[in-house]
Order: sequence, then structure tokens, then C-alpha cells
Amino acid sequence: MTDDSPLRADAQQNRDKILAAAEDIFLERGASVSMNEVARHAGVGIGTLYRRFPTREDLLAAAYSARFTAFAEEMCAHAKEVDPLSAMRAYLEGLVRHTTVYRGFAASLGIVLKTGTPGCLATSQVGQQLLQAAQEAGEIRADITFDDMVCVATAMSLAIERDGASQSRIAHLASVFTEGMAVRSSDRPNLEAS
Amino acid sequence: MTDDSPLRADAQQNRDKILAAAEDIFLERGASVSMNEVARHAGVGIGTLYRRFPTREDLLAAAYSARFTAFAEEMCAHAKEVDPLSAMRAYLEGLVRHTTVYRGFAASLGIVLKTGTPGCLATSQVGQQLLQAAQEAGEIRADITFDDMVCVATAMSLAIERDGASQSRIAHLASVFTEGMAVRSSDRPNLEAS
DNA sequence: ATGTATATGGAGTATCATTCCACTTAGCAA
DNA sequence: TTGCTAAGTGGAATGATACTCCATATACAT
Repeated sequence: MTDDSPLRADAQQNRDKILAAAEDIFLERGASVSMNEVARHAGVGIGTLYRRFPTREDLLAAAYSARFTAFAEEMCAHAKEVDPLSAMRAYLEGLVRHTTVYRGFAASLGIVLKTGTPGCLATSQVGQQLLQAAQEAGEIRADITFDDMVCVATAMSLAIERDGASQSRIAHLASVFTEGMAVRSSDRPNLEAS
Repeated sequence: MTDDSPLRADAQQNRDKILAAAEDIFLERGASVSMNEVARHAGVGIGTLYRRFPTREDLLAAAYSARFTAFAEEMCAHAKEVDPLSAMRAYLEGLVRHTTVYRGFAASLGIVLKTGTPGCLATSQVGQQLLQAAQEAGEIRADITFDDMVCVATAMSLAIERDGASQSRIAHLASVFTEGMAVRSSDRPNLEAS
């Protein structure tokens, strides 16, 4: 299903130009700029852009892949140094911080994370691992899914896009929501080992 | 600032026709149908539609006003029978459930709620009251704002529009978020008055 | 009856996403 | 080197849609 045949040299070059332009322009004017503008900025035809990235989400995911890869590695390393609940909090916070780099990206987060780009795949997997670890440690409710977390991150990002993001506000919201997913001490008696 | 002069009789009639058509067509095809289609369905010109409802959000807010009014009353009554935290959970859950009546409505929720339509005003006010009551009862963290809640509701609705809404998933997510906003017993000692 | 503020319809303009295809070119095989 | 061809390209064309503008029509106060 995944495209495997390697690109022709010129096509690869154009792909790179598109990604560089997308990075620039998304940063500068948000994730909703017209596809034409991206193409023009990259110096390629609109047809070429669509051939390589059929949907805006595909382009977003590709343009963001490197950031996501770095983020996944960072979170993986960080998780080894703190307790599972803190790791989750940090993950959530970091995911939101990344998501707010491009204005207007928040609403697409869920779709983008499912695109299968290396970076998206990595951050999804790390997120799922951290979640599972926290659940096995009894620190996060067993009925929370990774999709719940993405939903939570979306909410936080939307809130922040609206207000303008202060670092402290991101941390604040991340903390609020992590608390919501946490097992409450009063619930502990209810133990259920699989 | 609010428009006060009464409409001419024919204009009022057209306004009513537009609202009836909007209700129909939003229900049937979602909140993103073209304005042209609404106008055609209502039997008025597109100019008339725009004169009365300058933005899509204005139209959505007006078309949804009655539902929101009913919802606000319902929540107000319900709050008298349960504890403040449960009232908040019910409000959040209800808001999301309402929001999913028109497909594609979720993304506009925040804007629509600020339009000043009687129903929007009522649900905003009730939400703020419930939040304040829960905070004064020490059941919800003092640093949560009503806008936070709207944001949360938006994200839940977006997630649900994507996945397809099951009633249980709405309830589940509402519960997670409510937990997150709740004051935890372990936090009680940690008091910091400004 | 008539003057005028109000209201109307819909053609016109502008912006986008997306498709399509005649033309170009990289890379391979002879 | 020289074709050959699959892969790639650009951008005009198509089709939606939002939104504006104004010549015309009409309610209604006088």
C-alpha cells in the first residue's frame, strides 16, 4: 500500500523544494495557506505539488515529520528519567507545544498523526508506549485510549491558538488533563490485573 | 451596538423563511452547506441572506438558538438535583451532544456561542454559573475558565465527528475532562490564595 | 397619493481546490 | 552516443464557494 518505487532524481529534488517551501510558509502564515501559494513559493507547478502530496494533511505531515521524529526520540529518552505519569504529562505538553508551531494546525492533528509519515508513526508509537506503561504502573486509568489523548491535545491546542500560547498556560492545561486521566488514590482499591 | 430597529414586515417574513430553511438543510446536510443553497432553499436571493446574516456563524447561531435555549433551561433545572461536579459533567456532555446535531458544527462552536443570540447567551450564562458554583463549592479548580470548557467541548465534538459518535464515548470523554478539572483531595492541603 | 428609507435579487468578482493532459526529461538499454 | 519510454511537469481549465454591489422594487408614514 505504501509507495515504494524510488523517485526519479528531479522529482526528488522538487519534493525537497516543496517541503522546504512548505516549512517556511506554514511557519510564516499558518497551516491554511493556499496550495497555489505553496507551489509558487517552491517554484513548481500546482500539478507537481498535488502529485506528490494529494491532500493538505499529507503535506503537513511530511513537512512536520522531522520535528515529530525529534520529539519522539526526546520523549523516549525523557521517559527513562521520570515516573510514568510525569512522562505522560511531558508528552502531552510537548505534543501541544509542537502542534502550535503552525497556526491552524490543531484541528488537523488527529488526521495528520494517522498519515504514516515516519515522524507521525514514531510519535504515535511512543505515545502509545508511554500510555501503556503508565497504565500498567497503575497511574493512568485503564479506559483511556491514545485517541483520547489526541483529543485532549487537540483541545489544548485549540485553546492556545485562540488565546495565544504562553508556555505556562500550556503546562497548566497539560497538568489539568493529565490529572483527568490519572488514577485517583480513592480508586486504587479497585485493582484489576490482566 | 445590537441592532434594534424592527424589521419591515416583508423582511421579517424572509428572515423566518431563511431560518426554517437553514434548520432543515443544516440537519440534512451538515453545517457546511453553501450559503447559496440555503438561500435557494429558502426562496430568497443570496443578497437577502447576507444582509440578514452576515456570517455563517450568525446564521448557525440563529438557527440553533431555540435548541440552545431549551438546553440552558434543562441544565439549569438539572443542576438543582445533583452535585456541582455532576452538573458540570452533564453540561459538558450535553453541549457536545447538541453540537453533534449538525455535522460540521463543532469547529464553529466557540464563535457561535459568542454571537449574542438569546439561546447562545443563555447557554453561556448557565455554563458560567455552573462553573462558578462548582468552583465555590471547592469541587473544580479555580484556574479553569469557561473558555477552557468550550474548547474542551469543541475538541470532543471534533473527535466524535471524525470517529462517529457513540453516546458512551461522549460520556467517557466528558468524564475524563471533568476529572481533570476537579479538585483532587490530595491537593487540598496545597493552598495558595492570591 | 407620494416620498423615501428599507429591502430585494442575482450578476459579478475573487479565491481556492483539484483535475487533466500536451509536453518534457531522466535514466536505461543497445 | 543514441534513442525509447516511463515518470514527471506546468499551468490552463473546471467547478465550488464566499461575499459585494447596485439597479430595482416595495412597505409604510405622511
